[in-house]
Amino acid sequence: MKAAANGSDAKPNLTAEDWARAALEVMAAGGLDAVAVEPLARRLGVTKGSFYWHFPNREALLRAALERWERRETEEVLARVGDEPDPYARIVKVFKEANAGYRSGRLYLAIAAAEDNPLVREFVQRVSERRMQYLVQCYEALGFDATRAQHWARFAYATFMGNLQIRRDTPDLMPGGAPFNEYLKLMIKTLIPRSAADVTPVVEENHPHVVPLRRATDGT
Amino acid sequence: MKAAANGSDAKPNLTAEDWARAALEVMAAGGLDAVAVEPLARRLGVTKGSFYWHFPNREALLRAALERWERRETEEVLARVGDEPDPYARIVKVFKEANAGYRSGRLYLAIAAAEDNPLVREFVQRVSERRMQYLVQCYEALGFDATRAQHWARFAYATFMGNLQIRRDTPDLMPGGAPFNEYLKLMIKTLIPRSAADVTPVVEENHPHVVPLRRATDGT
DNA sequence: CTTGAGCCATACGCCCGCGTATGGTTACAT
DNA sequence: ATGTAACCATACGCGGGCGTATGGCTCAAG
Repeated sequence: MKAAANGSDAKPNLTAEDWARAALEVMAAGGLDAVAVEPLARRLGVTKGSFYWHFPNREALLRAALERWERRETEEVLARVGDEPDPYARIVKVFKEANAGYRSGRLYLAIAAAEDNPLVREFVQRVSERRMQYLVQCYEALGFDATRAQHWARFAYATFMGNLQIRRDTPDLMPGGAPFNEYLKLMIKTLIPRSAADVTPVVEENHPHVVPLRRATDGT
Repeated sequence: MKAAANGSDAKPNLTAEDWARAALEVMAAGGLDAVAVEPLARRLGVTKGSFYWHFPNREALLRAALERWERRETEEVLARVGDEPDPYARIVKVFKEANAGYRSGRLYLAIAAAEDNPLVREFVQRVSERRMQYLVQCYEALGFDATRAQHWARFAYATFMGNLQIRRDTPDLMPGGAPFNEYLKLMIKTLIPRSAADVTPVVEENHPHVVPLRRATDGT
Protein backbone atom coordinates (compact mmCIF):
# COMPACT_ATOMS: atom_id res chain seq x y z
CA MET A 1 0.00 0.00 0.00
CA LYS A 2 2.74 2.52 -0.07
CA ALA A 3 2.01 5.82 1.51
CA ALA A 4 0.58 8.30 -0.90
CA ALA A 5 3.44 10.35 -2.24
CA ASN A 6 1.83 13.64 -1.38
CA GLY A 7 4.91 15.64 -2.08
CA SER A 8 4.74 19.13 -3.44
CA ASP A 9 4.35 17.78 -6.93
CA ALA A 10 1.83 19.10 -9.35
CA LYS A 11 -0.54 16.35 -8.42
CA PRO A 12 -4.06 17.65 -8.05
CA ASN A 13 -4.92 14.97 -5.53
CA LEU A 14 -5.99 16.26 -2.17
CA THR A 15 -4.98 15.00 1.23
CA ALA A 16 -6.72 15.16 4.58
CA GLU A 17 -4.25 17.85 5.59
CA ASP A 18 -5.35 19.95 2.64
CA TRP A 19 -8.91 19.77 3.86
CA ALA A 20 -7.90 20.63 7.38
CA ARG A 21 -5.89 23.60 6.21
CA ALA A 22 -8.76 24.86 4.07
CA ALA A 23 -11.11 24.37 6.99
CA LEU A 24 -8.97 26.61 9.17
CA GLU A 25 -8.82 29.21 6.45
CA VAL A 26 -12.54 29.53 6.05
CA MET A 27 -12.96 29.30 9.80
CA ALA A 28 -10.73 32.34 10.28
CA ALA A 29 -12.87 34.23 7.82
CA GLY A 30 -16.38 33.04 8.54
CA GLY A 31 -16.37 31.22 11.83
CA LEU A 32 -17.09 27.63 12.63
CA ASP A 33 -20.28 27.40 10.60
CA ALA A 34 -18.34 28.37 7.54
CA VAL A 35 -16.68 25.00 7.74
CA ALA A 36 -19.22 23.24 5.55
CA VAL A 37 -18.40 20.28 3.40
CA GLU A 38 -19.93 21.34 0.15
CA PRO A 39 -18.68 24.93 0.11
CA LEU A 40 -15.25 23.68 1.08
CA ALA A 41 -15.34 21.18 -1.75
CA ARG A 42 -16.24 23.94 -4.18
CA ARG A 43 -13.44 26.04 -2.81
CA LEU A 44 -11.00 23.21 -3.38
CA GLY A 45 -12.33 22.54 -6.84
CA VAL A 46 -13.76 19.12 -6.07
CA THR A 47 -17.02 17.64 -4.86
CA LYS A 48 -18.24 15.99 -1.71
CA GLY A 49 -17.18 12.69 -3.14
CA SER A 50 -13.61 13.61 -2.38
CA PHE A 51 -14.34 14.75 1.13
CA TYR A 52 -16.16 11.66 2.25
CA TRP A 53 -13.28 9.60 1.04
CA HIS A 54 -10.84 11.34 3.41
CA PHE A 55 -13.22 11.86 6.33
CA PRO A 56 -16.15 9.93 7.72
CA ASN A 57 -18.11 13.11 8.48
CA ARG A 58 -17.89 16.79 9.18
CA GLU A 59 -16.91 16.37 12.80
CA ALA A 60 -13.83 14.41 11.79
CA LEU A 61 -12.77 17.35 9.66
CA LEU A 62 -13.34 19.67 12.58
CA ARG A 63 -11.20 17.51 14.77
CA ALA A 64 -8.43 17.32 12.21
CA ALA A 65 -8.50 21.07 11.70
CA LEU A 66 -8.41 21.74 15.43
CA GLU A 67 -5.56 19.31 15.91
CA ARG A 68 -3.63 21.00 13.16
CA TRP A 69 -4.35 24.32 14.81
CA GLU A 70 -3.26 23.21 18.24
CA ARG A 71 -0.11 21.66 16.91
CA ARG A 72 0.96 24.66 14.87
CA GLU A 73 -0.04 26.99 17.65
CA THR A 74 2.28 25.45 20.19
CA GLU A 75 5.04 24.99 17.65
CA GLU A 76 4.75 28.61 16.75
CA VAL A 77 5.07 29.78 20.31
CA LEU A 78 8.16 27.70 20.86
CA ALA A 79 9.62 28.90 17.58
CA ARG A 80 8.95 32.49 18.51
CA VAL A 81 10.65 32.53 21.82
CA GLY A 82 13.50 30.35 20.65
CA ASP A 83 16.02 29.76 23.38
CA GLU A 84 15.95 33.13 25.02
CA PRO A 85 17.41 32.56 28.47
CA ASP A 86 16.54 35.90 30.08
CA PRO A 87 12.96 35.77 31.34
CA TYR A 88 12.44 39.47 30.81
CA ALA A 89 13.58 39.35 27.23
CA ARG A 90 11.52 36.21 26.79
CA ILE A 91 8.28 37.88 27.77
CA VAL A 92 9.08 40.95 25.74
CA LYS A 93 9.80 38.79 22.76
CA VAL A 94 6.68 36.69 22.97
CA PHE A 95 4.51 39.72 23.64
CA LYS A 96 5.88 41.67 20.73
CA GLU A 97 5.70 38.76 18.35
CA ALA A 98 2.18 37.96 19.46
CA ASN A 99 1.02 41.51 18.92
CA ALA A 100 2.79 41.77 15.61
CA GLY A 101 0.97 39.10 13.64
CA TYR A 102 -2.74 39.19 13.21
CA ARG A 103 -3.56 36.06 11.26
CA SER A 104 -2.98 33.72 14.12
CA GLY A 105 -4.95 35.87 16.51
CA ARG A 106 -7.84 36.26 14.18
CA LEU A 107 -8.02 32.52 13.86
CA TYR A 108 -8.07 32.14 17.61
CA LEU A 109 -10.94 34.59 17.93
CA ALA A 110 -12.90 32.76 15.27
CA ILE A 111 -12.36 29.39 16.88
CA ALA A 112 -12.98 30.58 20.41
CA ALA A 113 -16.22 32.19 19.31
CA ALA A 114 -17.67 28.71 18.85
CA GLU A 115 -17.13 27.67 22.43
CA ASP A 116 -20.60 26.15 22.52
CA ASN A 117 -19.24 23.28 20.49
CA PRO A 118 -17.76 20.93 23.08
CA LEU A 119 -15.03 19.76 20.75
CA VAL A 120 -13.94 23.30 20.04
CA ARG A 121 -14.12 24.17 23.68
CA GLU A 122 -11.80 21.34 24.54
CA PHE A 123 -9.12 22.52 22.14
CA VAL A 124 -9.45 26.18 22.95
CA GLN A 125 -9.14 25.42 26.61
CA ARG A 126 -5.97 23.43 26.15
CA VAL A 127 -4.33 26.00 23.93
CA SER A 128 -5.29 28.86 26.16
CA GLU A 129 -4.21 27.15 29.33
CA ARG A 130 -0.92 26.21 27.79
CA ARG A 131 -0.22 29.80 26.83
CA MET A 132 -1.10 31.05 30.27
CA GLN A 133 1.00 28.38 31.88
CA TYR A 134 3.95 29.49 29.82
CA LEU A 135 3.47 33.09 30.82
CA VAL A 136 3.14 32.18 34.46
CA GLN A 137 6.46 30.39 34.30
CA CYS A 138 8.03 33.44 32.74
CA TYR A 139 6.81 35.68 35.51
CA GLU A 140 7.89 33.19 38.13
CA ALA A 141 11.33 33.28 36.55
CA LEU A 142 11.23 37.01 37.09
CA GLY A 143 10.98 36.44 40.80
CA PHE A 144 7.25 36.52 41.42
CA ASP A 145 5.63 34.10 43.75
CA ALA A 146 3.01 31.77 42.31
CA THR A 147 0.02 33.97 43.02
CA ARG A 148 1.52 37.16 41.71
CA ALA A 149 2.88 35.40 38.65
CA GLN A 150 -0.62 34.13 37.98
CA HIS A 151 -2.02 37.62 38.22
CA TRP A 152 0.55 39.23 36.02
CA ALA A 153 0.41 36.47 33.46
CA ARG A 154 -3.35 36.72 33.27
CA PHE A 155 -3.07 40.46 33.06
CA ALA A 156 -0.64 40.31 30.16
CA TYR A 157 -2.55 37.61 28.38
CA ALA A 158 -5.81 39.48 28.75
CA THR A 159 -4.22 42.59 27.32
CA PHE A 160 -2.96 40.64 24.36
CA MET A 161 -6.34 39.09 23.75
CA GLY A 162 -8.05 42.42 24.05
CA ASN A 163 -5.72 43.94 21.53
CA LEU A 164 -6.72 41.21 19.15
CA GLN A 165 -10.35 41.98 19.70
CA ILE A 166 -9.83 45.68 19.19
CA ARG A 167 -7.94 45.04 16.00
CA ARG A 168 -10.79 43.00 14.69
CA ASP A 169 -13.71 45.09 15.87
CA THR A 170 -12.33 48.60 15.49
CA PRO A 171 -9.15 48.48 13.45
CA ASP A 172 -9.12 52.25 13.17
CA LEU A 173 -8.59 52.44 16.91
CA MET A 174 -5.46 50.33 16.70
CA PRO A 175 -2.65 52.40 15.30
CA GLY A 176 0.09 51.14 13.07
CA GLY A 177 3.67 52.15 12.56
CA ALA A 178 5.34 54.41 15.05
CA PRO A 179 2.29 55.06 17.28
CA PHE A 180 1.81 51.35 17.59
CA ASN A 181 5.39 50.93 18.69
CA GLU A 182 4.83 53.57 21.31
CA TYR A 183 1.76 51.72 22.45
CA LEU A 184 3.65 48.46 22.54
CA LYS A 185 6.41 50.04 24.54
CA LEU A 186 3.93 51.35 27.06
CA MET A 187 2.35 47.94 27.50
CA ILE A 188 5.67 46.19 27.81
CA LYS A 189 6.96 48.69 30.28
CA THR A 190 3.81 48.36 32.31
CA LEU A 191 3.23 44.65 32.10
CA ILE A 192 6.76 43.40 32.43
CA PRO A 193 8.56 44.76 35.43
CA ARG A 194 12.26 44.02 35.27
CA SER A 195 12.04 42.16 38.53
CA ALA A 196 9.48 41.40 41.13
CA ALA A 197 11.02 43.98 43.45
CA ASP A 198 9.74 46.73 41.19
CA VAL A 199 6.12 46.02 41.86
CA THR A 200 5.78 44.21 45.13
CA PRO A 201 4.32 46.70 47.54
CA VAL A 202 7.22 47.60 49.75
CA VAL A 203 5.36 48.78 52.77
CA GLU A 204 8.38 50.24 54.43
CA GLU A 205 10.55 52.72 52.58
CA ASN A 206 9.50 53.13 49.00
CA HIS A 207 10.81 54.94 46.00
CA PRO A 208 10.31 58.70 45.63
CA HIS A 209 7.23 59.72 43.75
CA VAL A 210 5.17 56.60 44.03
CA VAL A 211 1.71 57.38 45.22
CA PRO A 212 0.54 54.94 47.89
CA LEU A 213 -2.57 54.20 45.90
CA ARG A 214 -5.44 54.19 48.29
CA ARG A 215 -7.51 51.11 48.65
CA ALA A 216 -9.65 51.18 45.57
CA THR A 217 -11.28 47.80 45.83
CA ASP A 218 -13.81 47.16 48.49
CA GLY A 219 -15.44 43.79 48.81
CA THR A 220 -19.05 43.38 47.84
CA MET B 1 -54.64 53.25 12.08
CA LYS B 2 -54.35 53.71 15.80
CA ALA B 3 -51.06 52.85 17.45
CA ALA B 4 -50.98 49.41 18.97
CA ALA B 5 -51.52 49.69 22.69
CA ASN B 6 -48.59 47.48 23.61
CA GLY B 7 -48.59 48.26 27.27
CA SER B 8 -47.01 46.05 29.88
CA ASP B 9 -50.30 44.28 30.54
CA ALA B 10 -50.60 40.59 31.06
CA LYS B 11 -51.40 40.18 27.43
CA PRO B 12 -49.87 37.02 26.01
CA ASN B 13 -49.49 38.83 22.73
CA LEU B 14 -45.92 39.32 21.67
CA THR B 15 -44.36 42.58 20.64
CA ALA B 16 -41.41 43.33 18.41
CA GLU B 17 -39.42 44.12 21.52
CA ASP B 18 -40.12 40.66 22.86
CA TRP B 19 -38.67 39.18 19.72
CA ALA B 20 -35.64 41.45 19.89
CA ARG B 21 -34.99 40.54 23.48
CA ALA B 22 -35.28 36.85 22.76
CA ALA B 23 -32.97 37.30 19.80
CA LEU B 24 -30.31 38.81 22.04
CA GLU B 25 -30.71 36.02 24.52
CA VAL B 26 -30.13 33.24 22.07
CA MET B 27 -27.38 35.27 20.43
CA ALA B 28 -25.51 35.45 23.73
CA ALA B 29 -25.74 31.70 24.00
CA GLY B 30 -25.34 30.48 20.47
CA GLY B 31 -24.01 33.31 18.37
CA LEU B 32 -25.56 35.12 15.48
CA ASP B 33 -26.62 32.01 13.60
CA ALA B 34 -28.66 30.97 16.58
CA VAL B 35 -30.98 33.83 15.78
CA ALA B 36 -33.25 31.80 13.55
CA VAL B 37 -36.89 32.56 13.08
CA GLU B 38 -38.37 29.16 13.61
CA PRO B 39 -36.37 28.14 16.67
CA LEU B 40 -37.08 31.54 18.17
CA ALA B 41 -40.76 31.07 17.54
CA ARG B 42 -40.67 27.69 19.23
CA ARG B 43 -38.82 29.24 22.14
CA LEU B 44 -41.50 31.89 22.45
CA GLY B 45 -44.28 29.36 22.15
CA VAL B 46 -45.60 30.59 18.83
CA THR B 47 -44.99 29.93 15.17
CA LYS B 48 -43.47 31.81 12.29
CA GLY B 49 -46.84 33.30 11.58
CA SER B 50 -46.36 35.57 14.53
CA PHE B 51 -42.87 36.61 13.57
CA TYR B 52 -43.69 37.64 10.05
CA TRP B 53 -46.41 39.79 11.42
CA HIS B 54 -43.99 41.89 13.46
CA PHE B 55 -41.04 41.80 11.08
CA PRO B 56 -40.68 41.71 7.32
CA ASN B 57 -37.74 39.32 7.49
CA ARG B 58 -34.89 38.02 9.58
CA GLU B 59 -32.63 40.97 8.95
CA ALA B 60 -35.20 43.33 10.42
CA LEU B 61 -35.12 41.29 13.61
CA LEU B 62 -31.35 41.46 13.62
CA ARG B 63 -31.48 45.20 13.27
CA ALA B 64 -34.03 45.58 16.03
CA ALA B 65 -32.01 43.37 18.33
CA LEU B 66 -28.81 45.26 17.64
CA GLU B 67 -30.52 48.57 18.19
CA ARG B 68 -31.84 47.35 21.49
CA TRP B 69 -28.37 46.17 22.37
CA GLU B 70 -26.70 49.44 21.49
CA ARG B 71 -29.26 51.46 23.36
CA ARG B 72 -29.10 49.42 26.54
CA GLU B 73 -25.35 49.24 26.29
CA THR B 74 -24.84 52.98 26.35
CA GLU B 75 -27.55 53.47 28.93
CA GLU B 76 -25.86 50.94 31.12
CA VAL B 77 -22.51 52.65 30.94
CA LEU B 78 -23.98 55.97 31.87
CA ALA B 79 -25.93 54.38 34.68
CA ARG B 80 -22.83 52.68 35.98
CA VAL B 81 -20.64 55.69 36.26
CA GLY B 82 -23.39 57.91 37.51
CA ASP B 83 -22.18 61.41 38.20
CA GLU B 84 -18.79 60.63 39.61
CA PRO B 85 -16.82 63.84 39.27
CA ASP B 86 -13.35 62.55 40.10
CA PRO B 87 -11.83 61.05 36.95
CA TYR B 88 -9.78 58.56 38.90
CA ALA B 89 -12.77 57.25 40.78
CA ARG B 90 -14.69 57.28 37.53
CA ILE B 91 -12.30 54.95 35.76
CA VAL B 92 -12.04 52.71 38.77
CA LYS B 93 -15.78 52.54 38.97
CA VAL B 94 -16.38 51.73 35.34
CA PHE B 95 -13.56 49.22 35.28
CA LYS B 96 -14.77 47.40 38.35
CA GLU B 97 -18.36 47.37 37.23
CA ALA B 98 -17.39 46.18 33.81
CA ASN B 99 -15.33 43.34 35.18
CA ALA B 100 -17.98 42.41 37.69
CA GLY B 101 -20.82 41.46 35.40
CA TYR B 102 -20.41 38.81 32.81
CA ARG B 103 -23.72 38.72 30.98
CA SER B 104 -23.16 41.94 29.13
CA GLY B 105 -19.64 41.00 28.17
CA ARG B 106 -20.60 37.58 26.97
CA LEU B 107 -23.19 39.17 24.75
CA TYR B 108 -20.61 41.51 23.32
CA LEU B 109 -18.30 38.64 22.50
CA ALA B 110 -21.09 36.77 20.79
CA ILE B 111 -22.12 39.74 18.71
CA ALA B 112 -18.61 40.81 17.84
CA ALA B 113 -17.82 37.29 16.71
CA ALA B 114 -20.11 37.86 13.74
CA GLU B 115 -18.18 40.79 12.41
CA ASP B 116 -18.42 39.42 8.89
CA ASN B 117 -22.03 40.55 8.87
CA PRO B 118 -21.86 44.20 7.78
CA LEU B 119 -24.86 45.15 9.88
CA VAL B 120 -23.35 43.65 12.99
CA ARG B 121 -20.00 45.20 12.23
CA GLU B 122 -21.59 48.63 12.06
CA PHE B 123 -23.13 48.35 15.50
CA VAL B 124 -20.14 46.75 17.13
CA GLN B 125 -17.92 49.47 15.78
CA ARG B 126 -20.12 52.22 17.14
CA VAL B 127 -20.45 50.68 20.56
CA SER B 128 -16.78 49.92 20.81
CA GLU B 129 -15.66 53.33 19.65
CA ARG B 130 -18.01 55.01 22.05
CA ARG B 131 -16.60 53.06 24.95
CA MET B 132 -13.07 53.89 23.94
CA GLN B 133 -13.91 57.52 23.48
CA TYR B 134 -15.29 57.64 26.98
CA LEU B 135 -12.18 56.07 28.41
CA VAL B 136 -9.96 58.44 26.49
CA GLN B 137 -11.81 61.37 28.00
CA CYS B 138 -11.35 59.91 31.44
CA TYR B 139 -7.61 59.62 30.97
CA GLU B 140 -7.42 63.08 29.53
CA ALA B 141 -9.17 64.30 32.63
CA LEU B 142 -6.40 62.66 34.58
CA GLY B 143 -3.95 64.97 32.89
CA PHE B 144 -2.76 62.92 29.97
CA ASP B 145 -2.26 64.49 26.60
CA ALA B 146 -4.34 63.15 23.73
CA THR B 147 -1.85 60.57 22.54
CA ARG B 148 -1.08 59.14 25.94
CA ALA B 149 -4.73 59.11 26.88
CA GLN B 150 -5.42 57.13 23.73
CA HIS B 151 -2.75 54.63 24.63
CA TRP B 152 -3.86 54.16 28.20
CA ALA B 153 -7.50 53.97 27.26
CA ARG B 154 -6.80 51.36 24.64
CA PHE B 155 -4.63 49.51 27.11
CA ALA B 156 -7.34 49.44 29.74
CA TYR B 157 -10.05 48.55 27.29
CA ALA B 158 -7.99 45.74 25.83
CA THR B 159 -7.39 44.36 29.27
CA PHE B 160 -11.06 44.42 30.01
CA MET B 161 -11.90 42.69 26.76
CA GLY B 162 -9.23 40.10 27.32
CA ASN B 163 -10.59 39.35 30.74
CA LEU B 164 -13.93 38.69 29.13
CA GLN B 165 -12.37 36.31 26.68
CA ILE B 166 -10.50 34.48 29.41
CA ARG B 167 -13.65 34.16 31.43
CA ARG B 168 -15.41 32.61 28.52
CA ASP B 169 -12.66 30.37 27.18
CA THR B 170 -10.96 29.25 30.37
CA PRO B 171 -13.15 30.15 33.33
CA ASP B 172 -10.98 28.09 35.64
CA LEU B 173 -8.14 30.51 34.97
CA MET B 174 -10.22 33.45 36.14
CA PRO B 175 -10.45 33.37 39.92
CA GLY B 176 -13.42 34.45 41.94
CA GLY B 177 -13.82 35.90 45.35
CA ALA B 178 -10.80 37.26 47.16
CA PRO B 179 -8.20 36.31 44.57
CA PHE B 180 -10.23 38.06 41.93
CA ASN B 181 -10.31 41.19 44.03
CA GLU B 182 -6.56 41.01 44.33
CA TYR B 183 -6.33 40.66 40.59
CA LEU B 184 -8.66 43.59 40.10
CA LYS B 185 -6.64 45.69 42.46
CA LEU B 186 -3.47 44.92 40.56
CA MET B 187 -5.03 45.91 37.24
CA ILE B 188 -6.50 49.08 38.63
CA LYS B 189 -3.27 50.07 40.27
CA THR B 190 -1.40 49.43 37.07
CA LEU B 191 -3.84 50.83 34.57
CA ILE B 192 -5.03 53.90 36.40
CA PRO B 193 -2.26 56.13 37.64
CA ARG B 194 -3.53 58.80 39.98
CA SER B 195 -2.24 61.49 37.71
CA ALA B 196 -0.29 61.75 34.54
CA ALA B 197 2.73 62.87 36.51
CA ASP B 198 3.13 59.35 37.84
CA VAL B 199 3.87 57.87 34.49
CA THR B 200 4.91 60.61 32.11
CA PRO B 201 8.64 60.97 31.95
CA VAL B 202 9.19 64.25 33.71
CA VAL B 203 10.94 66.34 31.13
CA GLU B 204 10.39 69.62 32.87
CA GLU B 205 9.04 70.30 36.29
CA ASN B 206 5.40 69.59 36.72
CA HIS B 207 2.90 70.09 39.44
CA PRO B 208 2.81 67.48 42.20
CA HIS B 209 -0.35 65.42 41.95
CA VAL B 210 -2.83 67.93 40.76
CA VAL B 211 -5.62 66.62 38.68
CA PRO B 212 -6.80 69.13 36.10
CA LEU B 213 -10.25 67.59 36.02
CA ARG B 214 -11.77 69.08 32.98
CA ARG B 215 -15.25 68.04 31.99
CA ALA B 216 -15.12 64.64 30.48
CA THR B 217 -18.37 64.70 28.55
CA ASP B 218 -18.60 66.94 25.59
CA GLY B 219 -21.60 66.78 23.33
CA THR B 220 -21.12 66.56 19.62
C1' DC C 1 -74.51 41.70 15.01
C1' DT C 2 -71.35 42.91 11.85
C1' DT C 3 -66.99 44.58 10.54
C1' DG C 4 -62.30 45.07 10.54
C1' DA C 5 -57.83 45.13 12.50
C1' DG C 6 -54.48 42.78 15.30
C1' DC C 7 -52.35 38.48 16.05
C1' DC C 8 -51.22 33.92 15.14
C1' DA C 9 -51.48 28.84 12.96
C1' DT C 10 -51.05 25.90 9.02
C1' DA C 11 -49.31 24.53 4.84
C1' DC C 12 -46.51 24.98 0.98
C1' DG C 13 -42.27 25.68 -2.07
C1' DC C 14 -37.51 26.82 -2.05
C1' DC C 15 -32.62 26.55 -0.95
C1' DC C 16 -28.79 24.36 0.97
C1' DG C 17 -25.96 21.47 3.71
C1' DC C 18 -25.34 16.51 5.44
C1' DG C 19 -24.62 11.84 4.57
C1' DT C 20 -24.95 7.61 1.45
C1' DA C 21 -24.80 4.86 -2.59
C1' DT C 22 -22.69 3.95 -6.52
C1' DG C 23 -20.17 4.39 -10.51
C1' DG C 24 -16.13 6.31 -13.06
C1' DT C 25 -11.11 7.32 -13.70
C1' DT C 26 -6.20 6.97 -12.84
C1' DA C 27 -2.01 4.54 -11.38
C1' DC C 28 0.41 0.84 -9.92
C1' DA C 29 1.27 -4.01 -9.15
C1' DT C 30 1.43 -8.79 -10.82
C1' DA D 1 -4.01 -7.21 -19.57
C1' DT D 2 -6.17 -7.23 -15.64
C1' DG D 3 -7.07 -6.66 -10.95
C1' DT D 4 -6.97 -3.48 -7.17
C1' DA D 5 -6.72 0.51 -4.49
C1' DA D 6 -6.80 5.54 -4.35
C1' DC D 7 -9.44 9.31 -5.55
C1' DC D 8 -13.31 11.76 -7.16
C1' DA D 9 -18.14 12.69 -9.61
C1' DT D 10 -23.07 12.09 -9.74
C1' DA D 11 -27.38 11.37 -7.86
C1' DC D 12 -30.52 10.71 -4.22
C1' DG D 13 -33.14 11.32 0.29
C1' DC D 14 -33.39 13.89 4.45
C1' DG D 15 -33.63 17.75 7.64
C1' DG D 16 -34.21 22.38 8.62
C1' DG D 17 -34.44 27.29 8.05
C1' DC D 18 -36.54 31.20 5.04
C1' DG D 19 -40.29 33.43 3.13
C1' DT D 20 -45.32 33.43 1.38
C1' DA D 21 -50.14 32.50 1.18
C1' DT D 22 -54.04 31.96 3.46
C1' DG D 23 -57.24 31.04 6.90
C1' DG D 24 -58.81 31.20 11.86
C1' DC D 25 -59.46 33.48 16.25
C1' DT D 26 -60.26 37.60 19.32
C1' DC D 27 -61.66 41.92 20.63
C1' DA D 28 -63.17 46.52 20.23
C1' DA D 29 -65.73 49.92 17.45
C1' DG D 30 -69.88 50.99 15.06
